[in-house]
Amino acid sequence: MIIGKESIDLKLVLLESAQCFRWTELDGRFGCVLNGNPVWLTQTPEGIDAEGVFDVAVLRHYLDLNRDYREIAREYDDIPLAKRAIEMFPGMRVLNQPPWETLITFILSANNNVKRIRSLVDALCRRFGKSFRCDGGVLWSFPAPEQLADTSETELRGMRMGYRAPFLIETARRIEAGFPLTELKNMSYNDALAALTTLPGVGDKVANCVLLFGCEHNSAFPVDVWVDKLLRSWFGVECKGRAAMTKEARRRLGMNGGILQQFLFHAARTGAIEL
DNA sequence: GCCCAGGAGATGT
DNA sequence: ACATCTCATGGG
Repeated sequence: MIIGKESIDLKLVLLESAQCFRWTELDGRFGCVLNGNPVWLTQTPEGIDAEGVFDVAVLRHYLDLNRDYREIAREYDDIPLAKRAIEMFPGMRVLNQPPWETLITFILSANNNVKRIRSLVDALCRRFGKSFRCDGGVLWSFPAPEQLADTSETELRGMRMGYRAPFLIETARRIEAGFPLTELKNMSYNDALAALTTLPGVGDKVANCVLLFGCEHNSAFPVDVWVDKLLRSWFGVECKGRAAMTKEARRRLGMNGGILQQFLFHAARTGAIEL
């Protein structure tokens, strides 16, 4: 059924935008297991078509279809570079992912490239997730905290997780021990950031990614190598460390700075804008 | 071989 | 508080 006619480029957002590393493409359809249910999405002239088991409201929220991105662009009328970046990718959306998946996948993202992050996430799901067969394709759910908490560093290193292996296990154990993952979205940005950065493998950058992509903190502003270069060359920001860059970018770019950040990141990473 | 990728943690000053 | 090193891995 059609779940929306809003502007969204599924391939761009689900496969190429580097905010989510879980979706697979199979002859024009995009599949993933969300909330334990397999879903296939297709881009059609009538809108976004969804098949499988899903709740329309939940799916629309996941895809961030309820947000007016033209309104966000308008907030940056006085910052032409920002406005231009948003208007450059009309199909881009900032997903609202489950915090647990966002946390683990971005721990894996540290000092890593998108292709390999996707491959590592896929390996985790195939090893620890549940399989769903539908229409010739097989989809895998994301492992539960308990499953990562109970595995061994040796096994994860054998799956090429490298030095991030102990981070995954220890963080999973912290979640099992009661870390308030689902409360982060109700906490202040500063409190949520402070809580997240107590987790092993979670520094300032990864924490901002979790807050932005998994906790609806739209002011969270991850600064990676690309955004760092872009902030310096476009905006003339002169800060020493990445945490200081985040603080300055948040001060300048406001409550929806994180949404903007996704557009800036994509523009920089794909070379759409010269740095 | 070297450098890089949506960095973080440990150590030294 | 800040700079520097090391940590796996695969691709260019």
